[in-house]
Amino acid sequence: MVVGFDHFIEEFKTALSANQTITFFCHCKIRYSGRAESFLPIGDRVIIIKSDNTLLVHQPDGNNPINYMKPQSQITISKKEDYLLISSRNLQHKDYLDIEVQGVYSFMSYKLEDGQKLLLEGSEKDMSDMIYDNPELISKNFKPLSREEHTKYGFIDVFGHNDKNELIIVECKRYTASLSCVTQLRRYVEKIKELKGTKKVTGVLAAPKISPNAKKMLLDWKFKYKKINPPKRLERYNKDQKTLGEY
Amino acid sequence: MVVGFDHFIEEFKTALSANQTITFFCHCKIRYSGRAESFLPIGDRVIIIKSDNTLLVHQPDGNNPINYMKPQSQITISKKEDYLLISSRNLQHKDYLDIEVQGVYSFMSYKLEDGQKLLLEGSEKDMSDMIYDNPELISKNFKPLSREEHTKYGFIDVFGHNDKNELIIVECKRYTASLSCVTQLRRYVEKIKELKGTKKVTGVLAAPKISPNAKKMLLDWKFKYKKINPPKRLERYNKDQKTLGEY
DNA sequence: TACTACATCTCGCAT
DNA sequence: ATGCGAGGTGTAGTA
Repeated sequence: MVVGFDHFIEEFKTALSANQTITFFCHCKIRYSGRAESFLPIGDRVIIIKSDNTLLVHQPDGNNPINYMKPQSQITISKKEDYLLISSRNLQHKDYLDIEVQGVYSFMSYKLEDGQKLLLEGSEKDMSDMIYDNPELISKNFKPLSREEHTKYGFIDVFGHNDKNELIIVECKRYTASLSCVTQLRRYVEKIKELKGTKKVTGVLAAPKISPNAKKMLLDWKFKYKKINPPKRLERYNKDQKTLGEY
Repeated sequence: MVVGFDHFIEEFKTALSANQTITFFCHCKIRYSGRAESFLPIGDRVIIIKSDNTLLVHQPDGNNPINYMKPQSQITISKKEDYLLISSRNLQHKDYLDIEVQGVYSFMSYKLEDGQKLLLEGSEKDMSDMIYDNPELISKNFKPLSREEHTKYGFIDVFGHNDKNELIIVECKRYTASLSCVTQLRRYVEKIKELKGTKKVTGVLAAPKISPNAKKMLLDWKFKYKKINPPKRLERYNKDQKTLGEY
């Protein structure tokens, strides 16, 4: 044990009440109960507690936290016979997390100030905007009428018609389209057929790639696939490739 | 600035080459390019680098990392005129992340040892197991034949028949069933009808709750809804309700 | 609040 | 490697 329990409790409580962000390395067991039940046997982890009482437990490998508690949870610490108990409870979500800390290797806390939002380009919304602004990507006769239609019609990415006034529904995916993408499109097409009382509705799936099964189902339903790359994808990679190619 | 750049670089490089887990608080800007493009303006964050070179950037609030890089990325650090540049590249995923560190508040690193896996109960698999072992939850005539049945159009949670040898397909959801759950079930039912050459196939959606639109679509397709709570759900909460927080 | 669909989704499993 | 679906999914947007 590198950090003494008494000293740790002191620091922890002070940081917690000051809404500092806390991180520490420790040797611990973890129990969770809520939407499911879980237990993580003894091992070394890094714990993060944020100013909004979000709690994250990370193992030394992997992307995702192995355990976590949502913001606005209550956090308490108490000393037991031979370990520290850190408890987090979220009564709203009915979530309970207990960390049995058997040793603390290192502790750190600081009041972090950050009000910034991430500026992100390349989402599915950007892709449907691109198609709306460049309808020839779908077909030379495609006339878009609306995008991101959030009505009882369904949430249709791009909605329009061709030069024969036949309706066209476009569903965008920024990754390989699978079976569920086809059923999603199918649901919209059927809803529009029902609402507009017409059978002349074409479904178009716009994606960089489509799986073989999805392609088969798409064709079974007389829908169309249009290979379209989402905007802003791999921009730097493509630039790098170009630069390398110049040498 | 609490930690000097030169000292930080030294510590950082040592920890990185020793595959220690690193966390530090800093004032920084972040750029990402890969599957999308993002920029996060200047602010305070906690950075975590794991032994497998996973990199996480967390703001002082919220559950999810605001930026991240997957395991097995290359990480480098270099000193610029008035900032530190931490670069992470993943050529396999074509991902690029740059952190422009303008100040370091606190730094910590340690070699964490952990080979444990999470033991989790209450997943959808547990729910389909429960139904398989207790078929009367679906109906008194239900005879399950298989679980996790793989078909070309997806895999079926519980598959069986009633006492008239009519096929029954059960799709389990551990949360509120929505439209997409109904289309998923519908896809399986249609595929089984085609494969078995029969029209007598019943789809059953087993979930604790179902949305109104999903319920309507379900009934339109002559499927059945069965209210079933997933196992282990809120075990501690329910116990607490009984024992008034004895735990 | 409930419902819907996206996500730099991630992850595991099976082909 | 790819396809498919679950996730203690989380998160945003809308009615």
